[in-house]
Amino acid sequence: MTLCKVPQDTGEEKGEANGAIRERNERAILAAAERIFAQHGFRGASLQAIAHEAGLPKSNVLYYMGSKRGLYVRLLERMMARWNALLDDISVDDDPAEVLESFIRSKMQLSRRHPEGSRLFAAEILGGAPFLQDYLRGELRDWVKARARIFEQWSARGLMDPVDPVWLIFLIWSATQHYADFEAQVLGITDKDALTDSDVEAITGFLTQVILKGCGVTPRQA
Amino acid sequence: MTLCKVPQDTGEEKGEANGAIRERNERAILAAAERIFAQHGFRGASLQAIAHEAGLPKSNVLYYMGSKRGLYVRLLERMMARWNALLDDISVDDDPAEVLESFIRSKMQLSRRHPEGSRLFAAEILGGAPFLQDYLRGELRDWVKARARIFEQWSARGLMDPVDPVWLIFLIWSATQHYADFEAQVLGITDKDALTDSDVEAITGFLTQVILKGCGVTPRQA
DNA sequence: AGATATCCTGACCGAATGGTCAGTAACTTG
DNA sequence: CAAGTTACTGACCATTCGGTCAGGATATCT
Repeated sequence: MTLCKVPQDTGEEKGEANGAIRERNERAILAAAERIFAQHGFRGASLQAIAHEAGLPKSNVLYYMGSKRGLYVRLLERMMARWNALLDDISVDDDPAEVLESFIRSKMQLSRRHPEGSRLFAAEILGGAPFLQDYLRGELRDWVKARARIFEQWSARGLMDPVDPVWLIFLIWSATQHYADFEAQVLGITDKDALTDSDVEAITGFLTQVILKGCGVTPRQA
Repeated sequence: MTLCKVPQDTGEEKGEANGAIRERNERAILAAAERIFAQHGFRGASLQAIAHEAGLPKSNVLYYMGSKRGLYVRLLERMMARWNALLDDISVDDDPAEVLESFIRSKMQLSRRHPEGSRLFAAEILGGAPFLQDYLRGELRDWVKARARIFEQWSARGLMDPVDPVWLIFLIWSATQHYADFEAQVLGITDKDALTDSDVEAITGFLTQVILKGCGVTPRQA
């Protein structure tokens, strides 16, 4: 198994060596749009608000991005790319504890590193995933199926309890994503201004401990 | 401990015995608005769309609800009331397994019975909870604190592992809410049109099993 | 039946929406 | 420096937004 690498986000989206100005402005627009779309969803976000957030006139946003729709799908694609970057292959011979822990940890890091992107994705799904149907029913479904098969084999080998692998994946997704998507709730209840790195580390440890034990996976080396 | 009762939703919001027409139309509008707000968030939803969904002219919606804002907060309040209805008191002397299972089960039922309300709430939190700050930092925080204290005492008595009680509550919330909020993702990946009652029952059992075991809670009678 | 309160809605309002475009400014390269 | 590309933007457009209102339709009650 190749360890999940959460790549340092260099920001280099695509080559496009030319156009330093274009690069800088596009980056500003994308960052601003991610925040606004995450906060208000596709329909609720306005180009005016995005432009203001980016510190540019509205016309300039359209000059670079063409249309609201185009900007939105570009953001979704960027987030899916980040996601795909940590979807590594695993095999039946890997250690379940190691795989599950690295799964939880990398997913947690992704949500933490890109909270707005995470919320953008959540808003898209909440609204019925109008732009992501194909991705869900295609790539992502296949990936889940492949993982599920391996979990089942682990169960058969007695390396973990015979739990439904798909629901286990959903459990991990929901638990990790929660801290980005419901950040306002988490902060409001815990009375904090932000989650610190050590908070996140503690939560990751908690989730790893509970989920592994809950599935009957013996930590480290079977 | 009083078992969590998920009340049959009779729909009787408040008395208002008079005005049968008003009652009927308000109900239709609230149901329609819940769908639209859940799908598009507060800003993204339009009164036109809500009116169309309810089969009424836009003016009629405003006649009954006064304003978009008022309609929205009324829906939020209705959802919080449903939520509060299953926030029962527990004591240190209750059986942890029983409490946790009933907690998971009733939360799951709430999300299933009111998926649009659940998504409406999720969208509100996603957008930074502009209308629910007070609720989160008040009532809900107190409720979480009270529960957390009891979980800690259980841990001290050796009835469960010494896990952080607040993160345990968040884990249960996220895992149960996921099936309503991310329904589009769940259905897309599992290739289903809808989750059946037996699906939900199986998921509830799965979550109960994993979470209880993961926290070192021995099922049924310590 | 008549009076009264409730119900209903098309027309309208100013503001904001996503998007176009013509024209200008600023770089880059020969 | 001149030509050419890229960057920029204010003015404008049709449409939709939340909300108002006058006035008619309908129900309810004595």
